[in-house]
Amino acid sequence: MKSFYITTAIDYVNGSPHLGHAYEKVLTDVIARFRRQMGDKVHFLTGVDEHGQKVQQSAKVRGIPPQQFADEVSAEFRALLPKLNISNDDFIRTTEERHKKVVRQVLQQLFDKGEIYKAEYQGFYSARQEQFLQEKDRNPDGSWPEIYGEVTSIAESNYFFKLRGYQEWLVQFLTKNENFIFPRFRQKQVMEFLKDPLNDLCISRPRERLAWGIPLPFDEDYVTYVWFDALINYYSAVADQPGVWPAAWHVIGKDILVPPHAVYWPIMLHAAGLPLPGGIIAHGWWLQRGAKMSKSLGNALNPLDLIAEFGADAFRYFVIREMNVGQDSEFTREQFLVRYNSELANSLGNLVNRTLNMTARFAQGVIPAAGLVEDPEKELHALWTKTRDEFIPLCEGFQFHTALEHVMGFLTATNAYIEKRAPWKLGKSAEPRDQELLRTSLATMAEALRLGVALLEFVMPASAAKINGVLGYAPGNIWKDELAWDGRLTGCKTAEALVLFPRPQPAAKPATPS
RNA sequence: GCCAGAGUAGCUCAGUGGUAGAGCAGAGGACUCAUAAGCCUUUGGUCCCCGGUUCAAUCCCGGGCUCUGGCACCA
Repeated sequence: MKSFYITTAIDYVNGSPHLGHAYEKVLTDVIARFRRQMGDKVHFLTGVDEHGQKVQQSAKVRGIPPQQFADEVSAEFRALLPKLNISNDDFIRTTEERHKKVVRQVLQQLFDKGEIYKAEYQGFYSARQEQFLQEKDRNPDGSWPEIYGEVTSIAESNYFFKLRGYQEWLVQFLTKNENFIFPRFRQKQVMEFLKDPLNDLCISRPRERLAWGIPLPFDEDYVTYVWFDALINYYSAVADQPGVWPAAWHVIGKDILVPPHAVYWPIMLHAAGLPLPGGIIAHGWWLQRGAKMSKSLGNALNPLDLIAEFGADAFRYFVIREMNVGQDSEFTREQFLVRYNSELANSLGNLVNRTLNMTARFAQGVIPAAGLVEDPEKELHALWTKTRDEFIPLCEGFQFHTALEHVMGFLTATNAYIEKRAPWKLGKSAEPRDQELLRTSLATMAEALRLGVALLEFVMPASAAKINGVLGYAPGNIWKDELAWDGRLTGCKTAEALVLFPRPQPAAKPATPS
């Protein structure tokens, strides 16, 4: 069995989870579930980043220890996972001993190799904000903004990691592995970034300035800062599990691609003599009217509200159906409702409902065998074959939105097939041929529904289980075996009709100016 | 400023060197198993602008405009 290790970024616990966090979990989960059904041995990691200055400050404001603060916010992130039906195998917190141990090991190893050195750093420091400032933090007239208070030029000794020496190696690596970063155009941005010389990376903070971190193993007066702490989680979580590392993919937001994941991380691994991951998927942002969704803009839409209202599957379906992985997308309640109503309620939900109704009414709730294969059946069979054959390559290329579009096309064709056969008319006829056609059409629509659902399962696992249940069907363990059009539903006893995706409101008629 | 991505029907987007497509929304129709759902038909477009190459450009080249993102030891 092929090993497939996949990770999300770890979330920084200085704020509550929002839509972007939820999307990244769902996207990674969809990939993980897809690989599992393809037969891979999947290991799926997510987690939280708990160290650092902001956590220390926030805890101080609340008058509680940083660990307690981290515990509280981490619990929020962790609670999100079951609500989204995320199938992660592990959850890592950077304050866990297993993580700290590996971080210190890697640091010590690099220090022993001479990859880390101590040097004096000269910069402008804001005592009020407890941070060094950049040139770009200045006002246009050269002064420092009021929020920084008094700014002084000070010198501080810190430890640096020798990034610069690996720049040429990284350029060559990326040139040879042109699919390392998905989508491909982002890799070009990395190459562009690497045209300028790299500076070595400052990886420490004096403990008196930042106590909430992992002490350097070779100098306990310092803690390691940000990237050696955060990035190593991907490795530390599985360091004691042979055969898992390297990761197949790291799924991250585009904001942390360059430089941390595309530059620091490969170089850190290479310098430490560890294998590199298969690649990095950088997804886009959810926007509202073109602006990034964020709390400060007051436009943050709480995904938990939508999940509570419509269920995890509807949320999962929307984000995967709507967003082309790597690009940005709009997220509004209106757009969510359009997809929900037209695709989940009207196309899929109604198909489930009418199939169950007709099977109950015209076949006493037992799915009959298909006796005939004429043009309408042949056309639907052919569309199924096409849909199925295109589906897997699309998913392998992360084109989930297109894959789902095709599945919807197949469900629409199934609805059209039902209109063509009109079982409600056949049911009124006693002619043997009409009765045969009735059985055939009932069997065909049920089979088409079963197959369509098999393709939706990794996006909407709960709904898929429910639909299989009301069809009286229990899928086997091997997903690919489920994709054959055959008569396996014959004799299955269906449940009473149900409304799977209730419409929240009657179709709104927008006022049309006359 | 530099680099990257993008500008196509009301909306979201696909697409090709030969005067453009899908879904949704809108309009009309026949039906009734069904969640006022489903099905059939259908109205919408100077394919950002200006030049150039070509028999022919929305798609190729040059210039311009607009939007979005990145530009390091700040998540």
